[in-house]
Parts: sequence; structure tokens; C-alpha cells
Amino acid sequence: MDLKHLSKIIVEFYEKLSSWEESVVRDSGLTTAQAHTIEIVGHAGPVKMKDLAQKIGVTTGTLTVAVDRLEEKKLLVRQPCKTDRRAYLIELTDSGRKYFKQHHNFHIKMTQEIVADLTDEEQQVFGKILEKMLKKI
Amino acid sequence: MDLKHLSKIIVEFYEKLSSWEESVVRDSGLTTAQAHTIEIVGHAGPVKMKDLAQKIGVTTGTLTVAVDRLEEKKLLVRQPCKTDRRAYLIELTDSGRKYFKQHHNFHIKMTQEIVADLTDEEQQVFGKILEKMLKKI
DNA sequence: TCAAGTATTTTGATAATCAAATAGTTCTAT
DNA sequence: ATAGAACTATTTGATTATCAAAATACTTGA
Repeated sequence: MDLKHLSKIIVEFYEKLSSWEESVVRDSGLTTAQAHTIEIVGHAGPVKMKDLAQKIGVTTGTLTVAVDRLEEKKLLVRQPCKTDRRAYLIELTDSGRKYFKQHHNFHIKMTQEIVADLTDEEQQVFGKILEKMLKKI
Repeated sequence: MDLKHLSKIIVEFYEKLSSWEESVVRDSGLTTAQAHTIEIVGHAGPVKMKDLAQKIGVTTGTLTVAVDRLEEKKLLVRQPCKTDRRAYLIELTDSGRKYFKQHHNFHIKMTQEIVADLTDEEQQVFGKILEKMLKKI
């Protein structure tokens, strides 16, 4: 298994996941940026704008706009931070949590399809190798 | 290796590749949409707007604008299609090909880092499993 | 030939994005 | 205690991405 070939199939795998994710997100009525924001807040819990922006990889200016949109859609809210009056804590609403759970279920179903044709042992090995890789990168 | 855990690490892996790709693309001075366009043209060769739009997953209206930008940057050109005067063939310029090669090299280097800690056998197995998965999805 | 179909562009609208400027708040060093 | 530096979030101004629908130019089939 030479590097070029490995590279090719990793990129293909990535592209596949990407288009899968995008089509599901679009069907849900959110943009990918918005879905990503929900996803991160869902995992991180109540989080400050600045920290959230950093996790997502955008500027706080960009995030301000994104949070405005998601607040309009009632998927999350700004709560004043009790220990720092400059800051807000961003939290999911009930609808936001519902969206988050649905999306999480999609990931599970996607995984199911991905590994459907692998034997139990192959799934084991695949998981172990992915873990080993993730530790490093 | 239960499904939830597999799902978690697949998503993590995806996120990692994603942020890796994004930071490299931004450093190169292109947007991700532009880099993706170069990537697809690089692989597909001279290709009509409509087909290119479909491969990328956007409307032709969106692509018209994207190709305008990339033509301004001298990374690709519209060539009139000889058999259909409504259509253009989109091709990379020399600069475009150079960008494409650089990006391809990045993928190789990324792969190298990803699999650095795996034994030869693990790389084999990982590749085989990915291939098997790609065939299905 | 001419109507229907196709390839691309244009238009009008919303959203994402950044850097830089601004406003309000906290921290620090004297 | 307080002045100034540092920080958090928003706003502003600009470019880009995106779509649906309308417009334009061309091809095709009857």
C-alpha cells in the first residue's frame, strides 16, 4: 500500500463524508456553518463567544452574525455571563438540543452504512487504527 | 468497538482533516470553494461548466462567479467548446496546474503524517478496509 | 423552419467571512 | 485608587458564496 494510493483513498473517503454531511444539513434547512455551530455548542456546552469562535475556527465578528441567525431560529440563546459582564454564554435551546440529537443520530446511521460490509474483526481493527492515528494528529 | 464509539472517532478524523485542509488552503490565498474548484478541474481535465457544477455540487450560476474569480487569478481559463457554441471547456492554466500539484503534494504529506505511527501491516489493513468501504458508499 | 430543450450568464436576495474600528468591562501596576 | 493596557463582543465595510428564477444564445428534433 504505497503512500500515493493511501492518500487517494483517504481523500476520497473525506469527500464522501463531506458530501453526505452537506446534503443532510441542507435538507435540514440550516447552512453548513450553522449546523457546525450547533454541533460545537452541543458538544462544548455553555461556551463564550470567543472560545466558540476559536473552536469553530472563525473570527468573533463572523460568529456574532452566525449566532444572530441561530438565535432568530430559536436554536440557541445568549446568556449574560455572571462572572464577566463583557461576555455571553452561548447555549442550545430545546429545539437546538433536538437538532443536535438528530444530527448525532445521522452520524450513527452513517457509520452503520460505512462499516456495514466489514466483519466484526475489521471493524475492531479499523477503530483501533483510527484511534492510534487520532492520538498523533 | 461499538457503533457510537466508531461514529465518534470517524467524525473526529473528519474534523481533523477538515481543519488541516482549511488552514493550508487559506495560507495559499484561495478560498476553500476556489481550491475545491481547482482540485476538481485538475482531476477531471477540460470540463464543461454544467458538468463541473454538478461534480462540485453547486448551481451553474454559482460556478459562473467562481470561474470568474479563478480566471482573474489566472488559475484557469474558459475555452470555447468546438462542438457546442453555447458551452465552454474549463481548463487549468500553468499556474493552475502548479497549484494543483502543490495541493496534491500536501495530501501526500498529510497522509504521511497520518500513518506515520502505523506499522506496515496496519497501513495495509487500513487501506484495504477503506477501499472496501469506499466500494459500498 | 420553428418549438422545445440546453448551456451559460445575469439578477436579486441572503449568508459567510475577514480586518479594523468601536464600546463596554476587567486587570494591572503604580 | 486609578489610569492605562488588555480583553470580549459588536459593528462596519468589503469580498465571496450561494440559490432560484429570469434572460440570452445556441442546438436539436419533428
